[in-house]
Amino acid sequence: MNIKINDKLISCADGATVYDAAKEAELISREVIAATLNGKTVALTTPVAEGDECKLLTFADPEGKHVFRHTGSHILAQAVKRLYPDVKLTIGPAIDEGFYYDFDSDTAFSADVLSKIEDEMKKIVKENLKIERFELPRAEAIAFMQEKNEPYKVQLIEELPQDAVISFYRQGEFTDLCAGPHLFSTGAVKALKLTQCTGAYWKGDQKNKQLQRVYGIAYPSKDEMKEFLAAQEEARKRDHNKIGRELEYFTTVDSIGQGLPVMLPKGAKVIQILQRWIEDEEAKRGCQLTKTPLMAKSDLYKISGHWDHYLDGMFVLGDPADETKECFALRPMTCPFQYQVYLNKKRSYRDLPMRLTETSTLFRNEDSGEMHGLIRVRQFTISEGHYILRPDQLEEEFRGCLELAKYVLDTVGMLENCTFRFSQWDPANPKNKYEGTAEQWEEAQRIMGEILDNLGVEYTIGIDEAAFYGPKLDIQYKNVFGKEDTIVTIQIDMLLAEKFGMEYTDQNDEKVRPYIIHRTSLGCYERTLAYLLERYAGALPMWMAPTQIKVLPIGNEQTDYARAFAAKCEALGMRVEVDERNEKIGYKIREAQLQKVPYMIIIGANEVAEGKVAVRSRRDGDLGAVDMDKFISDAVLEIAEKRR
RNA sequence: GCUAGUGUAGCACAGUCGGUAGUGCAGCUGAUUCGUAAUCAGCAGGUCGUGUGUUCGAGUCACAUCACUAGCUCCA
Repeated sequence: MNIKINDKLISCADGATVYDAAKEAELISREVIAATLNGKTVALTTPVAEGDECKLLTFADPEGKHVFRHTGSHILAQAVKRLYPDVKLTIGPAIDEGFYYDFDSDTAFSADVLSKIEDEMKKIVKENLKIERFELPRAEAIAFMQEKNEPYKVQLIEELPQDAVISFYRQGEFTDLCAGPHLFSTGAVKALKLTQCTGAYWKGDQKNKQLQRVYGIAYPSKDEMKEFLAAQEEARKRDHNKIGRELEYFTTVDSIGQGLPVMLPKGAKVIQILQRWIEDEEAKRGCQLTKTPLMAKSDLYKISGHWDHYLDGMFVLGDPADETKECFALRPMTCPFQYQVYLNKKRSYRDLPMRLTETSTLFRNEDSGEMHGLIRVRQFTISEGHYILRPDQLEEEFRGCLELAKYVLDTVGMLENCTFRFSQWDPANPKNKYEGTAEQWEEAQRIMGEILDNLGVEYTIGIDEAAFYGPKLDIQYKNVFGKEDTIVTIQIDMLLAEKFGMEYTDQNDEKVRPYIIHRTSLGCYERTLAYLLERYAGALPMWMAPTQIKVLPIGNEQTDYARAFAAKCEALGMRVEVDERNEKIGYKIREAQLQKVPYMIIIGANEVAEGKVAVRSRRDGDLGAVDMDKFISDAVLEIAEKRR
């Protein structure tokens, strides 16, 4: 029969496998670990058929990595079963950077235990066990797993569709229910490491039993693993939680509480710079700034639905059960407050679109384990906005929101690392999570999907990620640990206008419900600052750096000249510091470098005599003696252009 | 909230078998007045996260609690 392999046409014997075919085509090598067969990832042991198209995969291919890591997770499970036969297996997939396996185990997998398991895994690799696939009919598959006393596996099989192919993979004495594919044998995993053990709920549901999740990494060579570990070590050095404290952007205080960071002068300064810029940008785009209270009576949240859907997330002041007294809550969102601006008087179609924005401080009572540096906090300030629209304005205004978000993310240098998620509701979710009817949701999501497609947004779909009142376009960003969070969100809401009785009079003198877009432009300032610190490893671009220029006079005689220079820069709005201490210039330079200041201006007798300044740029290195006014005009330009 | 880990000076870290607290940097004082990644000397700084307990004696052991970290769940 004839098949195509890596675009090479070959003929091979009946019953040949991908491996046989690759050998025939002289394409097999140590690096080949799996293949795609007509677009589907398969093991090398899969038989080929007439006309098949096949592409060989190595660890360099994403699918190849996936197969490799998945085998890693099986080796982990095998090692655990050898050492702890009573542990129950659940699931063990490959993930972005490695793999994990969830076990139901009574003994905690401490660091000691993990290293024991790791040693056993290395033995399994050394044994170079052949990995074989086989299938069983449903009833036999269930009986097989019952016999092995693996209740979770039994449950997984029972939940498979009736017509599903139920496959197993066997390596030595170990067999696991698995769709595969896998490596040819365990020996290919030349380097592996278990990285951590944490808790994880069965099926990701908090109500279920908590399992022990062991994370690991696996590589075809020790060098590749070392490289990865070194890169990860480097990434950790950018952790905002570390450098943000070291560089004195923020701190936390036990007696203030969790999720309530204190912004130090540098952090507060950067946020102020961003905030002023965003407010100006929004004004340029026809937004109107509002300022609404930080708290309200429960009555307001009862109208909005927060009381029913978001109560756990709110800080309530007073006793909700005591109906004789007023009960307040700090605001978790600005929507119901800002709607009051619209409701202030009767509105006409001519008033729309009405683009209301607010630099809005919010309070959310997150669970104690959720807080993380500046990324997840209990009090934060967002560049929030609510656009109240006629239906015919929805797409155009959505486009405006998206353009604004992209513009600001691009300007700060984050856009290239953003991904877009179309966050939808889950029709299967218990009713109390979402407002509105299925029809309303389908309608809102249909419209949003159309807009996204028209705008050419490349997005993934997130089921059950919607807000309780509508679908969202979430712009996602990853921190140094690879954990993703939302940085910007644009939401379409067709429900709350009705709840608040918002309407306008159209051209035919009829009352019509407006649409509402909830959106942020730069998102939450605290979170954005965190990502910026990580993105730039603490060396923020000139225009947003808390100190832009550090002037370092050499010796006392130069102090007056240095001060005059600093004053000239300050007069143009630049943030300048003069280091007047009697320290050696090398010492002053070192300190300024540790502070990651964009420009150091060194002033000695020579510069004073020539009317110049010696410039040392963080980005471009030593620029030598530069004319003072030339430096200043260049700096002004760099700031105005928001150069990175 | 759950699982695991961490908590000693502003920061980075030592602290043995339970015997009464150390180093470096930063800070302060003095000297040095200086040309490109750390000038010299001196001083000061800690209820060992907090509380309770065990003990003749606790940084060290036990329990509780708070905070920080990773992950889960949740979320901007």
